[in-house]
Amino acid sequence: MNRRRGRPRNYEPDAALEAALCVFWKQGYAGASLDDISAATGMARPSLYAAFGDKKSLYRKCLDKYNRNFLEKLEAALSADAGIEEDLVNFYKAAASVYRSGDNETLGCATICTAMNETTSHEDIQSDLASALDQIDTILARRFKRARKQGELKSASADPRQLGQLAAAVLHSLALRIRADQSSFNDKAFIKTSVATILNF
Amino acid sequence: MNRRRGRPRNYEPDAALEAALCVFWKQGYAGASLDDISAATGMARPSLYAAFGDKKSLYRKCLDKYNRNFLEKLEAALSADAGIEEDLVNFYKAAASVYRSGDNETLGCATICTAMNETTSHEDIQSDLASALDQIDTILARRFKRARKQGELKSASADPRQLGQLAAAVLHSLALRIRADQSSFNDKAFIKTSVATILNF
DNA sequence: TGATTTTTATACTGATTCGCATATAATTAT
DNA sequence: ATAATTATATGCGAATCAGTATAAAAATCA
Repeated sequence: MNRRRGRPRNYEPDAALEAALCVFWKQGYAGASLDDISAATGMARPSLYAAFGDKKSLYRKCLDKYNRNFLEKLEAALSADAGIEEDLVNFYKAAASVYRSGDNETLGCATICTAMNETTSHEDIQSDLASALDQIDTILARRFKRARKQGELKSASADPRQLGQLAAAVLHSLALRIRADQSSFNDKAFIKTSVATILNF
Repeated sequence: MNRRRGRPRNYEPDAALEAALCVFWKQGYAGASLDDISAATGMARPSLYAAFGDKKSLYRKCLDKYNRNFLEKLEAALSADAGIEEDLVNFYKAAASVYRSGDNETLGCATICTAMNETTSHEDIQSDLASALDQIDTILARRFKRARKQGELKSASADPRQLGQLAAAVLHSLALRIRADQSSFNDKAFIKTSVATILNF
């Protein structure tokens, strides 16, 4: 009796969201048509509506999924507790790996690079974006607080929240630069000297 | 004989570009319709074509104008030579003033916040974005080089180019955060501690 | 005045957009 | 088997989109 009653659905909701995310990631919210998403998911448009609501609702569900997955990876890096320097470097490496989307697709951050375009037209997307940024600030602030407590920071008076925001800035920049595919830019060097400077070496 | 021959144009090209920029800035490239721009400029669509080419061409012209103006302001702050710390703070203040667009419109950076959405679909826009980022990196690197030469940096071995990229990261983050309208975010504190950390205080 | 040149105004085109209405298919319950 | 339920497939419709064709308007030149 585990089975639902009517005709079984022909798609996996999770896989469909992932496929839709991929389209939004590349083309942005305004630039992605429901036909594109229909093609990518293999779902007809009416099925998309039945499953995820209208276009904006679908977009927000995709980003939410992306954000949760992304934040989880970042948290994992920071909570390794291999020392603040190594944790931070791994934090950025994990992010860059997502931003490069496995192969070298240079997609950048799905949230930052697409939601920013919509903030003025859609307040709900703006607040989604703001809270996504907040969450990253928060986990970084927590990590710096722990680092200070453990005496890993040169300056004991450093404000963990402010340090976290600066560390997040490096992340934001990484997201942009990868998406812009700046040829003059080198991830590793940027990460290394940024971490060193933030930690006051 | 200064006057051109046919019917005089009813618009000022510079003002029209400015008005069009404003629409793109708010709504993004994909999200702005030519009807919106036509309304904002007071020019009929055929006049827009005659003057600036198709939509993408118009968009790139708008961003080019924006970038030149923006870079000029940033350069002015950095070349004041009131000391690296004060120059940097004024650099960010000048940027934030543009990002807040006079009144508190929280538009962020027109280039970063709108071009990033289009990089995957439009290679030319991607390279425009990359070169805009490069230019900012360049003027910062130059300023740090000067600072090092004048002994303003704590560490004489610091790489001006890398420091410049980190300083640019702070700028990028400022652009995002203002556009996201993060309520937990405070420009001034962020700028102050970022500058202090970058300069190793 | 009349020809030429340049811009503007109106309106059209063909394509694409999102959302939904309707009909059909596939499953479970009775 | 028949009914009920859930999902899919086809296709419509109203709106919007970018771009252009055509004609009128406003200026200069001869």
